[in-house]
Amino acid sequence: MESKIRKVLVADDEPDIRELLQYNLSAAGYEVILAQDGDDALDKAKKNKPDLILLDVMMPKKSGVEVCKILRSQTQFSETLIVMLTALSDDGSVVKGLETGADDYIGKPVSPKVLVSRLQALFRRQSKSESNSLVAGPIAINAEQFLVTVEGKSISLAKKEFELLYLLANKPGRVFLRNEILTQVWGNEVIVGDRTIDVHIRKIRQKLGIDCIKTVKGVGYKFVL
Amino acid sequence: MESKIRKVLVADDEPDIRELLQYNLSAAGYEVILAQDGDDALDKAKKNKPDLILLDVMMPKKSGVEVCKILRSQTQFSETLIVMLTALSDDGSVVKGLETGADDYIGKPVSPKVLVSRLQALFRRQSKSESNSLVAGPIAINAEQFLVTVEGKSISLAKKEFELLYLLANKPGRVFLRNEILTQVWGNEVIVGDRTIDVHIRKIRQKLGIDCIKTVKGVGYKFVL
DNA sequence: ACTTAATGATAACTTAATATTAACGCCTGA
DNA sequence: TCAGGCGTTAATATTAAGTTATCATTAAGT
Repeated sequence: MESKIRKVLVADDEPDIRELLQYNLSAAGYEVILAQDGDDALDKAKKNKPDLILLDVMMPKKSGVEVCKILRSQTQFSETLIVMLTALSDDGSVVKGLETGADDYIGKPVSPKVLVSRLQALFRRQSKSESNSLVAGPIAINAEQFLVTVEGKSISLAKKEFELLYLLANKPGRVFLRNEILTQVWGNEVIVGDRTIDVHIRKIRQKLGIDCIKTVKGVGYKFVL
Repeated sequence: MESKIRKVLVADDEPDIRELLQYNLSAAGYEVILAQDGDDALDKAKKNKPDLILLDVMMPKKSGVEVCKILRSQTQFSETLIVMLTALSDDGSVVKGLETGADDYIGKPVSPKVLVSRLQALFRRQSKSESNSLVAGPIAINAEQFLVTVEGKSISLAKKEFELLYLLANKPGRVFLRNEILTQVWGNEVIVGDRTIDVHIRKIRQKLGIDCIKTVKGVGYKFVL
């Protein structure tokens, strides 16, 4: 099930790198547009409306940072993914990368393989960003912040508790067999007793203070409101 | 143990919309306060001191425009972000909204996704306008000078310490996996042990003297106040 | 209502993860 | 070159998460 082809704009002043990236991104199934300096990047961004923009920090005309700022100030590009490429030798690469409002920044050198997988992760995150944080009644679950709020109040769950709740809440009403829960949360190899699940369920119920996990006796549990 | 989450006050007279917004903003990690009319909004703004106020234009008691004017006339709210929600049918509402000193206005209906990203953009812009120095409570981080001050006192951090703190502090509340931290601060190729992160975290905590980095066991670390 | 199987609750226990401390090299600036 | 800060690691302590044992309670079938 292939979705539409993603367009990636690559802005770097070094021809070698442009070529390298173009080759690898094309091979990974992206449509690639190239730009060789900051102004060129801005220009081609407007024309082609790419899904993601890879910006080298050090470029003629306008630096990647400047380009990023300009793009971000426009509503048109407020949703577009922007990734900065920074040389690690630069002092404070973290600082530079974060200041711009980019969605991610990657230190050079980077193997094409790593780069592609980082981009894929970003696209994945973006498409999930709606379901990444899910809402059911007074309960909101934010996976990014590892945070659950009930009626506005934030509640801290332990890792397993969170994973369990997240599993159930993702498909409200659906009953999860104990076996399913075990393989999903604990994995195939781990063997734990049945009571372990109960205890975690209990802790979740306790912490949330809301009766949202229903027991289906002899079968499993389900999330309902 | 209260974490520093951005508070958003939502003022709208339609229960359905209040509910919709509450759910989606909660899911995005905001703490949400609800108000159902103009007076209620003013009241709750004073009590809760939200970071951002979402005002429907058409409300009983006092209109969003009136509320906005009143808020803006008080020093307490001079810095607070105010966003007007206007029905597109209202002619000239855009003009009115902006005239009153709102930071942004959004036409209804709006998809929750778009709304959230608009708010995020506003917060981003706000924190940037304070130059590239980042302020969170008693902690101020100046990336330009590699300088951190706590309650006015300047503290000297080593480079790695600084980068690590800066990374976390830039997205308050967001959990950073140990892997993320490694690639962001140390780069793609470098391999260092897990304990290294711990030690740096410890040094930061020690030097700052404030408990602002919370560990999420089995997951990573996050910056909160 | 009785019996039984399944789950709830609690506390004791085990394990995994992180905190802490100190030590070791490395580089840098006096 | 030598002192001292920095980054890393190793070793150990501490803490929180996760698990299990036990007993109480509940629900379904008879």
